[in-house]
Amino acid sequence: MTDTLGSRQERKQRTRQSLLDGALELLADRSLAALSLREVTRHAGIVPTAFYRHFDSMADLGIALVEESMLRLRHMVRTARRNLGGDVITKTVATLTDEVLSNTAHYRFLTAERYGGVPAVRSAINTELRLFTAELTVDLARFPGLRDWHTDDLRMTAELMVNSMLAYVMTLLDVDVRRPDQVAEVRATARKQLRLIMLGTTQWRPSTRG
Amino acid sequence: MTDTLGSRQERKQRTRQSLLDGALELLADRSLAALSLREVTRHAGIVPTAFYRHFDSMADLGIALVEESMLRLRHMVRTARRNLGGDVITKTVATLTDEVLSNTAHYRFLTAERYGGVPAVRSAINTELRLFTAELTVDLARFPGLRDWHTDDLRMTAELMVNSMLAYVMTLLDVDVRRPDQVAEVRATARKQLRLIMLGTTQWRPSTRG
DNA sequence: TGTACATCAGTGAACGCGCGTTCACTGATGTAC
DNA sequence: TGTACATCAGTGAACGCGCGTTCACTGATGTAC
Repeated sequence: MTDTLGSRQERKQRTRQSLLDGALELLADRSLAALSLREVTRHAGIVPTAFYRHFDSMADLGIALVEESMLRLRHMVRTARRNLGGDVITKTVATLTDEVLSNTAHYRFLTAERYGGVPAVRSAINTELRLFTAELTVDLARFPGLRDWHTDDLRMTAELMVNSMLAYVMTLLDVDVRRPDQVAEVRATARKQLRLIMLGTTQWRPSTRG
Repeated sequence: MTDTLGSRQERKQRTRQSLLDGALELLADRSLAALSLREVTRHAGIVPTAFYRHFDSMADLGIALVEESMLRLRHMVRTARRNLGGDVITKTVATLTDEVLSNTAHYRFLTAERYGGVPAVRSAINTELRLFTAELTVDLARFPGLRDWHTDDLRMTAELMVNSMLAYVMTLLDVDVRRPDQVAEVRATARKQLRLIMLGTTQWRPSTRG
């Protein structure tokens, strides 16, 4: 090994990252369950056995990808939360659209593996999404008009919003990005759907049971 | 072959069906991309090469499973449409819940492969779901209060409902069915979410643009 | 600064295994006369 | 009803291939003195 510059630790970290990046790239048209360890190492330019210096298994690598992807998502939300003035819905959908289109691989991975075939990865994604929904629930509680809502109803609403936006993400990823008209169309639909949900909350009677 | 009774054609049909049934059973904890042709034939009690008498490839079998699953879904909706009087939302969620819980394998397959790794299957599911949403759009157009809506807005609403109900199906499939309290909880949330959407439609201004 | 030793990321050969697909076949069922 | 031939669902041997994982190794980097 006369790789490049950096300490041994730094070079190890770099190899680990190229395993993650390569795997994500290969996952563009495949599911994790259909991706082999050998393919990932070949793509990263190391020998198959060296994989084990970085991950216990492909599922382990998958979980690392979940963490990496969810970090992006959280970071986006934190940024979005900072400049919310004006039309919240339009801004939210715009931020989400930009984020997804500039990190398609991560979001394709998240949405595909959410109900995919590797139990440990699936479970990691759903745990993270539950935390994410909980954060949105807290955000919603601060909205005028929702301040006196039951937590249950807030959570139900947050869940509906998260699921709708994830459905939007999936649709967006299937659209041909070279067709801006199609992007605009699914984007308009996403905005309308959020608007419809918000309109629903103005009519919600907290006493309504199930 | 001294199988059992029936014409040659009938016995062929029976083998085909046992390939489909066996595959669906094996897909309980795996994605289609991770299921091998040999496994399916082994489970159906035939030799691997005989597979090709029935399907061109595993993707082809997957598409047959999509058709079978979507038939169930359509049949359920047709039944539900017939006795709609009373609380439409409660009845709809009840029918859907019963249907999903008594055909878990089909619905697990549909939801998992919708964004799964086999392009042809994924595309077949999305085509079917688009038709399904179009049917719901027509149903919605007949609702009092929605009669003068634009088709675009009706489609947007139908899509939101279908996506929410599919998210419910996925959640329901992950719940331990021996915990009736948990089933009741996710079911109540599904009902509330549909109710919230319906309440939103009462406030929707058709002039609202995206 | 120089030396001796420890660490450890990456190597390369080897393994046994299940895979999809080919091919020529068998023998029960179906059909024509 | 009986015979001769065609059809075709399922068989079984064989193939080459990529897979995950084991193991003993190498040699550059890091550390102790």
